[in-house]
Amino acid sequence: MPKQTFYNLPDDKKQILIQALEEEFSRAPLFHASISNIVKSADIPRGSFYQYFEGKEDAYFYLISRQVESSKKLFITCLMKYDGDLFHAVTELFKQIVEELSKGDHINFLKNVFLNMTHEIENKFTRIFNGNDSRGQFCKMNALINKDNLNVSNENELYHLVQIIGTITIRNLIEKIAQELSSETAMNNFHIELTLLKEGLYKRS
Amino acid sequence: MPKQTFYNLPDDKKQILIQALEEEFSRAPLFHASISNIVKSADIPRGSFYQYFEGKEDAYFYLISRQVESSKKLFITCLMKYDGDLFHAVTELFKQIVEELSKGDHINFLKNVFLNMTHEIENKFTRIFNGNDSRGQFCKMNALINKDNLNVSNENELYHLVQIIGTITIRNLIEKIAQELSSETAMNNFHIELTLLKEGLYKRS
DNA sequence: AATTTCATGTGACATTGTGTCATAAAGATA
DNA sequence: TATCTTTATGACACAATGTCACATGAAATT
Repeated sequence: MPKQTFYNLPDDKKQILIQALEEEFSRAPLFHASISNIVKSADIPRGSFYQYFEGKEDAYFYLISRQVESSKKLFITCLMKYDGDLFHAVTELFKQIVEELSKGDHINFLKNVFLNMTHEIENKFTRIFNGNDSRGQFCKMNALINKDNLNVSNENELYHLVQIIGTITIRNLIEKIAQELSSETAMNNFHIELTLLKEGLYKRS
Repeated sequence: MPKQTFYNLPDDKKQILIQALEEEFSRAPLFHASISNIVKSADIPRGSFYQYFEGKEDAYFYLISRQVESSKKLFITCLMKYDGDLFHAVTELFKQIVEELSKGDHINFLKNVFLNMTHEIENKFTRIFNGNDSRGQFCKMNALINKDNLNVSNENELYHLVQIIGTITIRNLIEKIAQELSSETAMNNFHIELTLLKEGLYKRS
């Protein structure tokens, strides 16, 4: 987490800093990104950076959190729009993110994030689907999901079901980016996998 | 890929080098691992390292490839043992890897690998399930899988089905490591998810 | 045996980046 | 004004990287 000092910053200075972060983390993945570039670009002394953040990762995670927050809101909107239908909601979410990707605003940042996604970061994203923290706060989102059609008999199974959907969704996004698939191809692939998931990988007897 | 020079090395020297690599990549994830430590530990001059490998990642990927190769063999054995039953095979594979993890041989290396798995590395592992390269060489493994019970009507769907299983398997391994789950809990979780996958996330009507 | 050629070995070096720390400036409180 | 707390600053010590000019050695050629 950024230090308090960062949050105390006047808005304009904070914006400049965020801008510089996005610039650098768009240029290179966490591994190769350099604090030196960030401070140069934001035109602040090196020492100041360490007043605001613990280090490179801290700043990186901060940027990601913002992205995740906005996706989470989007997902909740989708869920409500489709009366809690998980599959419709997730399809819509996927579509919107794919569209955002092709717009190419901060596409390079997302590219770097997705192609270098570790477990820690993937978890941040998976929480889009299952609420705030890990298994504890799994309730808010839970309440929005219509369970009538889902093949689950208890909360634990629901948790795993949501994990599965989240994982598959993210992997499909990653493949779209990595293989530079067209939006249509990506949507198609995702649809095939969602259908398999819904109907089951085993033949219905 | 390591350079030819590396492969030309006499076996004993090669082993020492591999040993040093494992040591360093067990100590720290790719990001924090240092070539300096490796050359110190293998007692070779710095310049030599660059004769053998392109750089840090190169050496890292080389180690991972070895791991993947051995898992791939294991998986094929499992597939044959269960007459091509994908779910039995993957359950057995999971169990064996979990056991290997608790033995704690090169557990720290695997920990670092799994907790910092990027798309590129995950793909290497997913290829355990679908053959050598990407979609092209999807045939060898394909031939071993019994499709009678699988809910797929063509090769493309089979490809996606296998992708799904691969992804979920890997995520379950990661969760086991990240949350330090007991072998039993990890197996249980995996079983729940596999069952959901088999039966379908939607209720059968 | 002498010489050339090619593959490999070697470690010093320039460069780049990191995180810290002593000190300065600014702001708040009284 | 004096004092205390928070923030700003950039020089610095340290660590790691990748390269390069040169050394070694082992085969091939004369």
